[in-house]
Amino acid sequence: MSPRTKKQYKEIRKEKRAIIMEAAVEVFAEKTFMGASVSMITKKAGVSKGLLYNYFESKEDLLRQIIFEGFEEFAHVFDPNKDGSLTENEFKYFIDETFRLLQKDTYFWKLYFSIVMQPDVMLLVQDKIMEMIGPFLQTLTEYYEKKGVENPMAYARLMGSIMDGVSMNYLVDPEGFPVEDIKKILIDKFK
Amino acid sequence: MSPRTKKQYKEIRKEKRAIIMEAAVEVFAEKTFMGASVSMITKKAGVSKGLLYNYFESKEDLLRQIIFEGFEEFAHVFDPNKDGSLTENEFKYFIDETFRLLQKDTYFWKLYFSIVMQPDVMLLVQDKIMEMIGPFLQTLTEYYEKKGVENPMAYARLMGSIMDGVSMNYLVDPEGFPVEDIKKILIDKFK
Amino acid sequence: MSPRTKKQYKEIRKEKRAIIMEAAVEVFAEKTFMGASVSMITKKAGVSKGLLYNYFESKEDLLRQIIFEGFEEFAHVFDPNKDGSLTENEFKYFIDETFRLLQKDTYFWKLYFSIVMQPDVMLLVQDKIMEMIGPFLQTLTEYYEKKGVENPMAYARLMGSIMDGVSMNYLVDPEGFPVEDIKKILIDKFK
Amino acid sequence: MSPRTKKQYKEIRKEKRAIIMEAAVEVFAEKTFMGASVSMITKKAGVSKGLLYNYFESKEDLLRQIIFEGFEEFAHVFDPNKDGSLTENEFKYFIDETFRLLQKDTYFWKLYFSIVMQPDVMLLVQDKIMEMIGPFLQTLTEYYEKKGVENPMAYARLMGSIMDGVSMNYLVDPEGFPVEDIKKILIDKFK
DNA sequence: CATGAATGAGATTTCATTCAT
DNA sequence: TATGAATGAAATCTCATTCAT
Repeated sequence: MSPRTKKQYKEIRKEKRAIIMEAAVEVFAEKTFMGASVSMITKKAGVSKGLLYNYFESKEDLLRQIIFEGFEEFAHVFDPNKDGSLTENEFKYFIDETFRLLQKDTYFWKLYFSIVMQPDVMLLVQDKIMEMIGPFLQTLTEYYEKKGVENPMAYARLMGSIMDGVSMNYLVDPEGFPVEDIKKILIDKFK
Repeated sequence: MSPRTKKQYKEIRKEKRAIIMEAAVEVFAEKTFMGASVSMITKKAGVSKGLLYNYFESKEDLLRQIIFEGFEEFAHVFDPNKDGSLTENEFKYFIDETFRLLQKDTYFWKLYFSIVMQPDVMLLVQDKIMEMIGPFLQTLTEYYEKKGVENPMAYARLMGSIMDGVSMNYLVDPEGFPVEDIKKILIDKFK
Repeated sequence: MSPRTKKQYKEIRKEKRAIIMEAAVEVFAEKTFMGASVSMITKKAGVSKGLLYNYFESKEDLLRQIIFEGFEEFAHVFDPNKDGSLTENEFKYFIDETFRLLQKDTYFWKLYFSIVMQPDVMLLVQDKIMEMIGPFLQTLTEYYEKKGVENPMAYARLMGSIMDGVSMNYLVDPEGFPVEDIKKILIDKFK
Repeated sequence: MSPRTKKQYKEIRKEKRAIIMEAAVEVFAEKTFMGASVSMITKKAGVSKGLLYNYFESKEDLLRQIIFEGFEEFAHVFDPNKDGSLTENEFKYFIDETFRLLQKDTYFWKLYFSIVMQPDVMLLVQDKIMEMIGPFLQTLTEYYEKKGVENPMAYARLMGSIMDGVSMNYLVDPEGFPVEDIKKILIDKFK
């Protein structure tokens, strides 16, 4: 298939489905999945309630599709070569990119982290998330293996946890969070 | 027959209150604050719905009291000397104690982390949480100041974020999380 | 039976039953029968909820007893001779006494007028109230008969209605109500 | 199929709103505001409980709207010239119209008088009611001023009170109330 | 494709009343 | 006689979802 032109993309985004999803990410992020009502979303999207159910089977389905599409983009950031291996430069790039995405897709990541600790909701998207995180940890583990650390798996798990914690704290208080300093420390200690 | 003494009533209230709160922590942790219904809680506690309101003004009040009392204990763990200053040994102790508490009060900490990313809910307990985290970061900052690092505040913020991320990942998958290895790495790199 | 001494009366009033009834009149007057909760009443009375049910079968019974005893006193005011006939002087006295009672037993009369338009609640006390109002209208009718007006029954009904309306308006805004002027007009026009 | 037009929706809303309000006036009048439940109202209106909240923000809002719209009509009856001044003929017309409205909108006026002595409920509609009664008393005062009575304000207050009392007694027992005779006496004594 | 009125289950909360002590 | 913890029915209100148009 030939790649879509920019104009086509813009049209797709402007589609009702995209409009609803964009509104939903915001409302979900601000109110959480359970706290957000379908009415809030359709009101923000400027469409009728009925229309939402033309595009999505349910509120849960809407969440699922948001998470699925959101993670697609993230997949391209980490290990862009797709060769499953990581250079030291790519490691730095990964940290930079993480913060860039947090900034760009703030609502999405707020939503993501609001879901992580909610077993019932997490269940809806767990498969997709595991699908992302598995290779991510795998690649990190290999990275630390190559560096010759004693327990590369623990390093990888720790690094993943750190990025979670750092992301959350950044999202909660972006102004007060010393991003650049922390990036430097992380690269210094974990590259 | 003469009524129960004041002391007897007090005892009854203390015990029932504890029973309800214990049930509530579990249900909140599993379903989140918004997803948990008062019915679920009272059913698990084995009391009538009405009784909950004899002990707590509202569902929100119940949450607040759980968070307040849960944090009181945590306050004693970090910087046990209460002198606002931290030795290297105390730093290690703090990391050990963190995991001990995560294990002991799993439900409470699951609840806590499920709240952090929910602005509306966070609002209910923000004051108490800030009251805890402020001094915590302050002490950590001074710790890194004394160690002579370049930007102690960033170190402290990072360390706080790391403990958040590590705790969350541990809570989601306690079996698979390499606690001991990670403790070692953390102490090695951040003590 | 010999009349009770003052001390005995005081003791009776101080009895729990009286204490509860006094608290109840206030709360009923301020919150209406349906809006007042048993808890409010017992709290104001400084007794336990259980005790109320020692003295009164139900909230409804409590209201009934309040209304019954309240009207006993009123019975003595109107037509104090009990001869069923009214002089012009007694008519004036009746109007004076009405306002005196409104002032003395404000809560009771507020309660009374809050009940009048509530069929369900009125049902509880209707018998007693009819028992009072019947003779009252009868006496008034005879009064106007003797004065030779064309339709004495209508005069009596009107006079009763007027006293209702005047009482209500006085109770709602005692400060702003021109009591003395209105008394004068009433006596002038209807004596 | 294409959705209904805006106009069609507006029509539906207008009609359903009226149906609910009519049911509500009846139930409020019979049970009082506090004694009436939303269930009773929606059952009588033949709609679901949820629908009421599509049209009114709350039970209180429903009451407010009923009172507001009910008083609008009354405003046209009294002083129909809107010139703030009253002729003797208009005075008679006003008394006639009062009874006509009591007959036509019995439920509404029962509701109104059931509210007057309930401070908590009165609060909800006080503004609107004051807005009506203020000018009413003002006009009456001027009327009696022009007639040269000694204390026109007292006359006005009395006349207002009388209409309250008469209306209440008529509403409680319309059959037994000698309307025509009483009208005559009132006009005779207070025109 | 699009609307929004309508439903009904379920949420939080209140409260008259009971009862063990 | 007196207490207040406890109950359960019912109240107000919310909201995901359906459906006639």
